[in-house]
Amino acid sequence: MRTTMKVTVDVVIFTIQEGVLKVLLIKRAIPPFIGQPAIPGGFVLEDEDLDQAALRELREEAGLSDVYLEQLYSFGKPDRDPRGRVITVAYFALISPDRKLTAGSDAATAAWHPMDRLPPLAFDHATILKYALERLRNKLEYTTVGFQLLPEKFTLTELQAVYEAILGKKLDKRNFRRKMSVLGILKPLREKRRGGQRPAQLYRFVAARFEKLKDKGILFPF
Amino acid sequence: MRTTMKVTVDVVIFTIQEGVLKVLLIKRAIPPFIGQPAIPGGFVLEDEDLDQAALRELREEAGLSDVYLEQLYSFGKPDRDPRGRVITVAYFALISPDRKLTAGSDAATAAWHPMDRLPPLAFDHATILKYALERLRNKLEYTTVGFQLLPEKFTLTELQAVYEAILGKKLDKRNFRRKMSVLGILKPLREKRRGGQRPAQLYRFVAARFEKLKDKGILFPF
DNA sequence: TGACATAGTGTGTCTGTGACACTATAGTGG
DNA sequence: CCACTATAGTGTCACAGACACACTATGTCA
Repeated sequence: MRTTMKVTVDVVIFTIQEGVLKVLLIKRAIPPFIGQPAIPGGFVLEDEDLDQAALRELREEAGLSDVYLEQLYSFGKPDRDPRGRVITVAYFALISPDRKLTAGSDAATAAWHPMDRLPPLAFDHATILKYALERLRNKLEYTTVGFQLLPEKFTLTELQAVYEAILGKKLDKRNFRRKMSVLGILKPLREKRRGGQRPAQLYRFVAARFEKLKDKGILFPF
Repeated sequence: MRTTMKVTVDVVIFTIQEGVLKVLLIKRAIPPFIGQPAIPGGFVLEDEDLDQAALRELREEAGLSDVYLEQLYSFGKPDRDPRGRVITVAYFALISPDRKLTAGSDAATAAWHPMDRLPPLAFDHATILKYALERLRNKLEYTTVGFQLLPEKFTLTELQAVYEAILGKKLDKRNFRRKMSVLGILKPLREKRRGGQRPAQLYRFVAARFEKLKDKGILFPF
């Protein structure tokens, strides 16, 4: 009774690169599963909340702070860690592709992997990733998490590409734009993105307007 | 580092009685918070999965088995338990009102409380309950959890009452019936509920048909 | 047997969704 | 400088689901 256990947090970190959804994996430096790719994570310390532990891991393992972070699910099969009884509280984080991974303790071994074509993962991390992807897809439909995967300024085409990458299907350009327009949560800037052919209008996400929609129970249909 | 902690599961058990949503609370028999109402729960044992622990608590504290159970969220503020560091993985369960609580170890002290007018709760259990209610409301809109709160045979009026009790608002009778009818997940039985005035048609939930709807991405709008 | 209580039923309007193709604008290179 | 090219941007129609709304049907009970 009153068995004590170790508790870890594992953080699934998503981003979009070249139009594909990617996840940050580290190469394990210590046993078990040494050399194998894994979701970044670590033990929860004595005096920190779970969320704090996840934020710390983000900072330590990827040099990231100020990111979208949300608790995902807790996993606790007795044999999920060969070292003994370890419960893990999984989180998922979203970062924009313009964020650079700065050197954290294990940053050298951290790399982005496309969500299709994943390598075999340590522990039950494949299960966790599958769960995270499902959650991300669901969240996309009734929240604004999509914006978290873009820089502050973005074009509608870029925004649509994020949705398509995550949902894994093409969306109609006109319908997509109409919905965004109706929601009124995008503010056009006095600026255009040049470099392609025809320059594109840049937008910024206006969180305040979204809060009002939430209160009214209006969701995001895609 | 590698601090060990105690891990508990707490199970928020909902039911509907007399048309109101109720939650099962026990009176704590031991410190801390002795004598105060709390969500039933207990420590996760060395060799059991989190889900198993939640099922065991359901059995031990309320004499219930074979119920709808789902992991809710994990709570881990360092000071949430005065005895020391305790992480809790919260679950929520739904049971039909015809289920009797059989004598478990603490069954004598377990009682149903209406979700409006809750007493002050031990630990951070008020937070957990609030979270559970929110989740239940959301789930109601895109799953069939509503049926878990009714006996196997039920009338449409009873089903509607469940939705109204949880959502906290009146629904239109004709619209409600039309939606259920379109979904085709209810099978009318060759039986009526007598005792009121005009006898009412009894129905049974047909899970198989719902699975097909899920595959097509059809949800539950209310 | 009549009053009462609860069960059960249909329509019209509005709003949101999905399918669909062309014009506008700047860049690039001959 | 002009033609070609690549990407941005724009409107309509048909259909389905959602909501508002009021009366009839059937059994019970006094």
